[in-house]
Amino acid sequence: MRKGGSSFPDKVILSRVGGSSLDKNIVLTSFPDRLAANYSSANYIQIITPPSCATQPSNVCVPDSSAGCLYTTPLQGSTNGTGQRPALGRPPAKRRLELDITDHQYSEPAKTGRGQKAALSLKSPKAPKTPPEKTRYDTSLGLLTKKFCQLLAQSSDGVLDLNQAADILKVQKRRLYDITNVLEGVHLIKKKSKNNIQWMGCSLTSEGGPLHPDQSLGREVLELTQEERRLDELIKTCSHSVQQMTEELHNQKYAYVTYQDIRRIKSLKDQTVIAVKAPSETKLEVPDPKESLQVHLSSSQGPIDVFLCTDDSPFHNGLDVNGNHAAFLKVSQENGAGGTMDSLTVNGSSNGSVNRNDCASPTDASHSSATPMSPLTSSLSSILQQPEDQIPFVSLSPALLSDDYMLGLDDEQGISDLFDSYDLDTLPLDDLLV
Amino acid sequence: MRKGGSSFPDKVILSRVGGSSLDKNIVLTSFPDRLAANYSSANYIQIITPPSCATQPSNVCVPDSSAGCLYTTPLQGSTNGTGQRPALGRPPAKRRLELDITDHQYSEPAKTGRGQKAALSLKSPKAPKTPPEKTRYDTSLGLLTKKFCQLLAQSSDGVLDLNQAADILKVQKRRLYDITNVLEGVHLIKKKSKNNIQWMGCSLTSEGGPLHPDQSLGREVLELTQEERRLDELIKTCSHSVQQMTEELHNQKYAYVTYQDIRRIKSLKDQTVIAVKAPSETKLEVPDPKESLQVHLSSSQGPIDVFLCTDDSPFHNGLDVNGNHAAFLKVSQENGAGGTMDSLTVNGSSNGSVNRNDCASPTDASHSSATPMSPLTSSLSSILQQPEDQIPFVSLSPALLSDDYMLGLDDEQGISDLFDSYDLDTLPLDDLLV
DNA sequence: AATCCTTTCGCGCAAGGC
DNA sequence: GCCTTGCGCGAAAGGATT
Repeated sequence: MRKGGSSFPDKVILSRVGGSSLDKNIVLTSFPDRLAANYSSANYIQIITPPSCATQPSNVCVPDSSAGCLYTTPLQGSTNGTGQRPALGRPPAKRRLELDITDHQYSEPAKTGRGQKAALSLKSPKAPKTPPEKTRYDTSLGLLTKKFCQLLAQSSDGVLDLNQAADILKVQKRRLYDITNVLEGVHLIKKKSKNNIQWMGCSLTSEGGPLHPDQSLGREVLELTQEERRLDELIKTCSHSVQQMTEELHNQKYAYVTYQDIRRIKSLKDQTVIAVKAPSETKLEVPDPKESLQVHLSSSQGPIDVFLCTDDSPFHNGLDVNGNHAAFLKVSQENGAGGTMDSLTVNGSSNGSVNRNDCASPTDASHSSATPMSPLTSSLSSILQQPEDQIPFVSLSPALLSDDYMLGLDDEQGISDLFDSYDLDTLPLDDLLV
Repeated sequence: MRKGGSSFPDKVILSRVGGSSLDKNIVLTSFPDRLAANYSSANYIQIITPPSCATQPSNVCVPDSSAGCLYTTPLQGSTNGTGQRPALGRPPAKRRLELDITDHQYSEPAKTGRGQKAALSLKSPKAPKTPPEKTRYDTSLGLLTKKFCQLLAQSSDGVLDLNQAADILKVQKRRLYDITNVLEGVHLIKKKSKNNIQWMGCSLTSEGGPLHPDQSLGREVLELTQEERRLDELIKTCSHSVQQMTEELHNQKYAYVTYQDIRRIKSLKDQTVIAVKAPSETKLEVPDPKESLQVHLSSSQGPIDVFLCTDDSPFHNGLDVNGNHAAFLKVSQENGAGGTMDSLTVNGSSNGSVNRNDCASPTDASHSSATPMSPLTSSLSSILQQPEDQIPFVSLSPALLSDDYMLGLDDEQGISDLFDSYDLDTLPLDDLLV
């Protein structure tokens, strides 16, 4: 259909006509004559509608007064000075140092606060009329701050000269100091040099200038607090999900881990893996490897099962406290006061590469032709009655509460690495970083 | 497996041992004995590692002095008052209104600024020794702002009582007003009620309270700029995708629209729909429906085809410039200087409901047993040779550039409504709003 | 280091607004 | 009355000059 004839239209317009609302129309698609750029000029369809239904421009529009009319009074009405003002809003503001005897309009109220500590006579409470008296609101720090920010936004590099600002905003420089000091305290601003400050922006709206992530101490604390709260929420959610999943009777039969599952974890590739099954209060102690290659486990609530999963031999590499098996694995059991104390020493060739693993979920395992590792523990024998070739490694107990997570990670890993199987990436948290 | 025996361990630990890095271990899962809360005390496994590899606590830690020692001087050293001070940092700060004659240490400098405008004698420049003189910096607005923020972070709900704050920070309330006013100007804070302000935080760390997106003007401009850029990016991406899809030869055979497709668009339900197929420069003019129910189309690059799709009769409702057909549809063709001018008037019963439509994609159409509407235009006859019952409505031309979109939407609709089929929801943009 | 000038800004009075 | 806050004095801090 490549330009079969000059009569080939190249746009399709769907015009919906519902009753009298003729002005509502839809152009489904429209497109030029493509690649073969025959028409050098842009081709497009113009839709001309009556003014009444002019489509809202999707342009950004700044709500408050935009640059240029900085002196509007957004929230409050104008004043009613001596009587001829709209009368809405606040009553007239009196006292104003500058309007001493001279009543020249718009007298630069202050310049740099320099030599103008002269007049201060007896504040004439009622100035004639013209002098645009400002309400208290008009000169408020809050409003001034807004104006100041606008000004700041104006400059592309985010740098602003205070004298200039004071001039434009027609305020004493003193007031700007109030603003800059506070903003600096929140690290939204930075003193660049004498009379010059620079906008830093909040960590996300960075732009213009050295975007050091906002590090105001106060802000940081706040943000971290927020973050913490969010994480708490996430943890709660995750815990809940897991609990739900585990409680669900339908899932019970999948609640186990096979040797395959473990071996499939990429980050454990070529590693000597020891699986420990123990009561929750069990203590796992790992002394500095420089001293001795040992792991101490102690439990007072029940027995500890230890399994060794090597990479090569898929069968019968399991070991437990009762039937230790491998040469380099020594498992001893001592009986302490009110508990057992096991200690074992391991040895193996290492390999440091750690990728984000694709830890196979238990459910996943049901599809694999598992080459199981049979646990030799007697206490597990009951679970061993599993269909087909899936001999479970160990089964999971249902509930999983937040404070039961205990993690040990590589240096390169973060907490998120433990949550791979929960697909943390789809949770809102990460999306915050765009 | 519901508590089959007391020998049932309730945790599984996977200990990875890579070479000598014994301290690197992973606990795959760990969970307590669930629902049947037999153990009232918390169950968990402790991992004890040597100090050298102590895991960084994931807790929030306040960098600056945390509450309680608010009077440290983070950036500057302390003063060297009369001589016995550390001598580093700034020279001694003199003047301090409160330290008149009495030199009682830590005299509450101010309370609420109430009745304490008494002493102010002749600032005794050198106070004996003990009075912890403060440098100008110590009492600076900037520092105070930081402290203030810390305090704010302390409260979980982000609400802070000013009197309380003034009390804790040992400053006149007046100073806090300076801070709150400015912060309010930047919308980091909100006046909640008399004596109470609330933290709003930057738009992303929202939480706790009505999270009005931060609307400081300066901030807003910056954020909108970002947003604009992001949208530009999205548009570019979308355009590119569409172009790719259209150019892909494999997709060519699906590049058409059937009568079914159009009728399937929910928002067009019970509407009189007119499809227009015209060159891209075609002008579509819709006068105010109050004046006349007319649509004017004009093209100078090629013929215009107009199709009427009514809801009921699936067959032969198509119309084009040459063979007009329906009573209420008048299509006239005039020959202007270098173009054609068509004008048509339509009439129909309306229906206002507009839902987010599920505009069927062209590809989708291949599965439908379409009841096609055959276009009567001669120029289209070539495309009519389609397999089976799928008589295409009109075929698409490949390229589709961004400025070739021309949209006409209902008032209730937004631009996104046009992008439904691209599943804009899965794009990062929306995720920003958590 | 003494002097002077400029910039920064603590501070609290008193006006404004309930 | 109380809370809020504009306002500007005057001192401190930071150069610049000699």
